[in-house]
Amino acid sequence: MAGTRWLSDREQRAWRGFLTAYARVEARLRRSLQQNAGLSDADYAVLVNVSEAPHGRLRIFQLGAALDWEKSRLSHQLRRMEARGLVTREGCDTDRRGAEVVLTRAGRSAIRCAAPQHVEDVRRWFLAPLSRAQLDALTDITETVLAHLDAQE
Amino acid sequence: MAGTRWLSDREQRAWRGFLTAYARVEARLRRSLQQNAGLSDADYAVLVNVSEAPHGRLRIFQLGAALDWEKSRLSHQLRRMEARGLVTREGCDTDRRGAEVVLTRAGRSAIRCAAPQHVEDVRRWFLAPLSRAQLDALTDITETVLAHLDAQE
DNA sequence: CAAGATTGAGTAGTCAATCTTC
DNA sequence: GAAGATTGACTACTCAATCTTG
Repeated sequence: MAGTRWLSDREQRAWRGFLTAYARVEARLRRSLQQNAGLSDADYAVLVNVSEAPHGRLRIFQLGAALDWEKSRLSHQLRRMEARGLVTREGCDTDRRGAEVVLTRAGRSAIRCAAPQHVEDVRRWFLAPLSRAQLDALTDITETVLAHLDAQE
Repeated sequence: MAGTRWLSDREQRAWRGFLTAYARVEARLRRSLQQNAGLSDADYAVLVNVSEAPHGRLRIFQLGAALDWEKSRLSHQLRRMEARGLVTREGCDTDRRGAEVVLTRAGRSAIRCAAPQHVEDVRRWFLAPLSRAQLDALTDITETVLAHLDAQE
């Protein structure tokens, strides 16, 4: 392994900074969400996506694509959320293999209650210190990385 | 909740882009590391930190601080790694409450084997498409966020 | 056989409680 | 009592296998 091209200091700083910033921000948001609303990040992501969908219902595979989750992860997640009364799963009329996720009244209530605090948390712990230029630079960077990943297959 | 200041489109793009980019890159790196070296991200992080320490040994609480992990997480992680023969835990001479982590021969071998491919993966899936300016902008952004988090307590 | 979805086993991380030494 | 570290119970994610319908 003599020919390995290691990361330069510049590259290390950027990469480790990215990892660390994500981990630290995620930890704060997770604790706040859990304490204030009794929801995990995963719960929140599911509730947001379903509540934003056309009629408050979404095919499971579409939700999986939106979240970019493994299908088994989503299936386990929905089972736990259904057990807690946040969503229901209903069979699909047009394709009998499929199913739809629908928010329950409690699910709608949970996301309505959780969202304002969560948005405030995202501001406080992530967006607040960033200038307009930094914000746009970040969007540019993440979209560059995502486009490059997609282009690789 | 009428007074909630929701995220603007600009803010949403930056924030969701950050989350998505992290998740997608992390997923690729995790699979590659697992398949090529049989290591998890967590294993890799521990091995890197201990191997970079002065004499290849590190107090557990210092490792915890470097990783910014909960102490119970680290304890579980070290127990599993010790069971697999990657590290050992040794009592500390100067403070009998404490312990040190030391890499085994197998642990040193594992990180030596895993590192070149991992560095290449980080390049391929994250650094490659970024310009010098983007790289520095990212460092600036993540350090701004981290400094702001630290300043909040 | 492929697509949509679920299941079970194994591994990981969190929280609260605990133990020992400072 | 606080710091360093461990444990146990619980929840969550991954991988491979499975089931059903297209």
